[in-house]
Amino acid sequence: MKNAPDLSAQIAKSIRDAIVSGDLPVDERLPSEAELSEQFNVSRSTVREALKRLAAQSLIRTQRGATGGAFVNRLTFEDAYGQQITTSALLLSMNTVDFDTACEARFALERACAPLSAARRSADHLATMRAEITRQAQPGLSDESFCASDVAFHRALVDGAGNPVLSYQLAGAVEAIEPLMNMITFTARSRTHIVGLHTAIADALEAQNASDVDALLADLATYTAQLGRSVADAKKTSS
Amino acid sequence: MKNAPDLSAQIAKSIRDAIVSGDLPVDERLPSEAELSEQFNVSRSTVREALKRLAAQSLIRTQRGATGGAFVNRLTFEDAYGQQITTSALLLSMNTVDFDTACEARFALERACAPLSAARRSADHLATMRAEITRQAQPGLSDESFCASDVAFHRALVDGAGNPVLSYQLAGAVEAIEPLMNMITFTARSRTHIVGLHTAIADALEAQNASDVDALLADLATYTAQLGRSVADAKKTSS
DNA sequence: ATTTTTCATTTGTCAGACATTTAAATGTCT
DNA sequence: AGACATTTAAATGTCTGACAAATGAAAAAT
Repeated sequence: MKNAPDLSAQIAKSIRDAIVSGDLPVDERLPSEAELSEQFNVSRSTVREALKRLAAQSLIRTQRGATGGAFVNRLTFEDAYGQQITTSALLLSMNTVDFDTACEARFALERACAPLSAARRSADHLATMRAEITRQAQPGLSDESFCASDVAFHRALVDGAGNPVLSYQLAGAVEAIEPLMNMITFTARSRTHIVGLHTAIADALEAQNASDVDALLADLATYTAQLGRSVADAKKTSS
Repeated sequence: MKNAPDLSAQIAKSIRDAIVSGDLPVDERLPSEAELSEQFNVSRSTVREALKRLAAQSLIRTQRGATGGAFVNRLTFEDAYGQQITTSALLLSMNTVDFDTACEARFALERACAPLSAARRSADHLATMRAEITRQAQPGLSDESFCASDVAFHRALVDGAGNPVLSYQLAGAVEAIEPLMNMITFTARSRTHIVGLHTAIADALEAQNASDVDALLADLATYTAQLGRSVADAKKTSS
């Protein structure tokens, strides 16, 4: 078994290691493509393929022109957030993950934020949640919009913890798992019931009552799991 | 302000969208580079750069030879796990994240797993944890090895929940934040104290006592946060 | 001193060639 | 007919050389 990765992959790894190890600091300019091709003894195309790999991971950015080149990119929370959502969504769509597993993970993670959010949520977060609840109660709302609003509500809850690392780590749970679950359960769910729980959650957060928030999230988890089961049963009997 | 992305980026996005939307199912073979360059009306090099971008995200794999080509790759939990760790590590190293924030996020997430792990941990997980504890108690162990063993211990705890989605979501917390914290605190920490807590955690998991596990993790969080503060203070006074 | 022009540098794109890998097709021998 | 060796076609991997386009800095003109 030969395991010789492409030259472009090797070069990408070499540069990536230099970035990860801090050898190449943020905003440092990499040698030009011509110089890199000399250093690595490969053609410019091969270097370019390596650089594109790094660009795809937001590790570098490139600029044209005289003083241009490839620069080490500061990975922002926003960049990482987006990547996480894409990856999580793909992971769920490409692998057979049963509803219960996804549901369990999502609520376990969200409940981890609850005490922090109860302690620290700002007026801004509360306002966002109230606004989304109002939207969710509107009768004409499409399923897509309801789902988007649902995500925004839970995102506000998570962000309320005021911990960007936590918000980042939960990106997949809130913005990938949540829509997946919405897609499965939207036929069976009661918007009224969900809005009721959301309202109670917002109230408890406003009162900074962590244990109530936790209990209400547990209720929401139970309800969602029930919905999943009922949809699965309905599918089974019909087939 | 013009915002015209490179052709290779556009083409990568186009193909990526087709994959994410399910238009290109897993293991589907993409058209050959020659065909793609005709379809998109660009040169082969440009197509190749686009494909390398996708390969960097593990969205496709390529195979040489007669029946070769680019195939839609099934994103495995393992792939995603690795990506998450790299991204998390970079995010932390490139942004000013204070110790408390990272510590808080890590333990909030790990404590979310505790009840599930207490309920479901297998004998295998317990054995792994015991083995790592034994290693951690050995006197000659290097700091790097102690850290690696620490990560392995916590990973076993998380995996004990038996929820692959949860394990994936926690990859960054365990394998990126944890080493970061070890790197900061290794001068001040008491291995004996940590081994004691680990032992107690393993005991509680074996007894399936979820609330004890939670309390012990809270202790560990407190101790770690204390270490962080004392190291920060020491640095301040010496400078 | 300010504006304009020129220019060198660097990335982006293209075209064509050859090397390498791989599996299928073909040929050959038993 | 079956087993083995050889050829071949298709595909990716790599290289070379060229030109286009952007861009900042230096040079020139005003």
